[in-house]
Amino acid sequence: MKEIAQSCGVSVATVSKALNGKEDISKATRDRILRKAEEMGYMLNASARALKTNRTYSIGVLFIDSTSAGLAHEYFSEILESFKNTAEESGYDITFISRTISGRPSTFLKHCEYRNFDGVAVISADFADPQIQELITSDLPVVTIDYISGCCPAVVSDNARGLQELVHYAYNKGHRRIAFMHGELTDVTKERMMGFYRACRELGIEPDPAWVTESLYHDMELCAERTAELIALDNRPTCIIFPDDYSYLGSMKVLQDAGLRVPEDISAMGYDGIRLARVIGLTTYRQDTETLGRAACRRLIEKIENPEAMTEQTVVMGRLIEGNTVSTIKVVTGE
Amino acid sequence: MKEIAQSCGVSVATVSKALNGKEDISKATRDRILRKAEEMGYMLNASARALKTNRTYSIGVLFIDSTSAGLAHEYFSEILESFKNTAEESGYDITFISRTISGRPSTFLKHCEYRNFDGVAVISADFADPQIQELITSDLPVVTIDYISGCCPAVVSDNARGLQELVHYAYNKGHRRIAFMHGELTDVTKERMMGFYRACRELGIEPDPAWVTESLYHDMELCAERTAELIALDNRPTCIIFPDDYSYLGSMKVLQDAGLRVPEDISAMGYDGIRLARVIGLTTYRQDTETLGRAACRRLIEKIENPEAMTEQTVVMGRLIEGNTVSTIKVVTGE
DNA sequence: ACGCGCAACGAAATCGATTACGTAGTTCTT
DNA sequence: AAGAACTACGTAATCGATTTCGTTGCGCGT
Repeated sequence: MKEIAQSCGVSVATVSKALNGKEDISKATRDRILRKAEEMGYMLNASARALKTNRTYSIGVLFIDSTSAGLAHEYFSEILESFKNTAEESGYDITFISRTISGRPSTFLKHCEYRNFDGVAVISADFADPQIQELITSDLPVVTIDYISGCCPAVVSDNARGLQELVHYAYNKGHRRIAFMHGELTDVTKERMMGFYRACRELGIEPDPAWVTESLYHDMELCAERTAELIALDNRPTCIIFPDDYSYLGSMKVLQDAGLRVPEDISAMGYDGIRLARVIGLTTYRQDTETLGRAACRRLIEKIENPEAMTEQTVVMGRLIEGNTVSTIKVVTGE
Repeated sequence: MKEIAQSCGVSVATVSKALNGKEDISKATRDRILRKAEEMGYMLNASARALKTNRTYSIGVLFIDSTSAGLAHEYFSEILESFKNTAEESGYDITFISRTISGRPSTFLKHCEYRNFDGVAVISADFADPQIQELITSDLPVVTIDYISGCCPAVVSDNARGLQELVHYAYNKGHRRIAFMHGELTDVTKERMMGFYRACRELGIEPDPAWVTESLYHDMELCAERTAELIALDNRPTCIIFPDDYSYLGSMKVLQDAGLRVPEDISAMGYDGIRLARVIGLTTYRQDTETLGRAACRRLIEKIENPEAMTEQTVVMGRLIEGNTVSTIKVVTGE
């Protein structure tokens, strides 16, 4: 900037104003400065600007996953991708949050303070972790995804409704013995269980407790085990709702080995609606990751630009995707 | 820092030295300062430090994917995850590179200069893009993954060997009519084709040109089409190598509809070795994403800390994973 | 001719840290 | 005891931009 100032015969202050499009400058000199800056290949310095303005235009993203898979879940990576694109449009860059500062151990919050993030998004994390609690209850603008903390804006998927729709769908196809294999007991899972039981009540069916079983999200091996248990039951369910699309894949071999064809002998439904599900024709409930990521980013930026704003929460609707893994059963009246 | 200095009765310079563990300070005052800093909840400011030292300890990552899937490929997200972890250990944070600066369009290179990244990693990108060429030929330390540019260190998977191994494996199982459906013609693909043809030469088999066909990576629909074409051939291959594990999934339905069982009627092999492949028992070649990400990060940091260093290239070996999708065929001697 | 208002620009402080260099005090030499 | 050699610390410049608060010059009304 100094060089530009010299070679244009003005002060650095003037250059700064020209570059930032302030009013306080004549069109002639502005053009001169901009042209000069261009031809000198000038690039302003984010650190200096941040130091002075106390704004970095960068957002920290926390993407810790207890199952170690990290970014590997399509659900999360899709949300991240959408979040990233939205942030980009609004002029923010995104950086991963870690527990380290220049190589030595620290806390999430310290790391954010060190980097001066304007805001923070927390996704899919282990919200029981005290460090995460410290982070989301801090003064920084924070948005949480799939978790409602009360103290910061949250964006959540319509988990209860999702399960409700799946159950209704199966019911309408004639199913009465519907099993629900759920993931580990997170808030998301609890929502889904609520949806499941609510739908059952609405429809007047009572699930055998043995049909509601716990697995882990994205754990194909465990899901295979649970599936084996389910189909070994005397009152075997006619339809299984799996924790997610991936899990269903884990069960496929088990079903096949047991001589059960899908959907002729047993029906199956997934959750998430990853690309794969569409290809193999799995009936599932698609979570709208694109909207989730975008909404989360919007909420966060609102919070950044207006910290006093209400900390509302946003529910993003998904939709059922009909495949061919649920059969139509004739309902025997009077049963 | 000023506050600490005041309340400890020393100058800010002394505080800085204490905080950075310089020698030029007595143990007594250092301890006093560190204790004070701790109790005041002091956190040093990355922007100020960066401004002064010209080092940000952050790396830019370029993850553009022509197929729009972005992070959604397990292969890429695994590499990213590993890269991220390695960077973290070494004290670097990672930020996504975009084409925008504070919301207005720009170039990748400009964005990196603006953010003062210490280095840049380019993965899976469309290397034909002039902006990417500009970036990797710039003065910044750059590492490329799965692409060899000559001007910067590169980390690549052993694509040629991977295909070679797959062909040998099939051959040893008795297969002589081996088809290779490859992805779009990138450098990676060319390597794989080389490996394929080399293996055929080594083994003295000559693939029908119709067996070598082009699809797209991760495009299940297109793969399904290509598969249909392959199995409609008069001299149908006995084994198909698919562009990747995902693609194989796309073909499953086609094979099934044609009444072809895997592996009894036709054999199949994938590429990548994603989790899913292991579960469904697909024989495939696993790329070592963990090592790829780690090696890339290491190379980059070496380059950052010693820009004059040789720009070597690193090849990361994968390994064949035996599933149950390749049958054993009795070889008719004299054929 | 005088004063007023406005447009255009500059001087200098500021953000928070780092560091070359200077200085005072202490210990060691011979 | 005088100078050398350290030790421990402070001064002040510096990084690159932003911003406040002037100042200057000019046109215009009366």
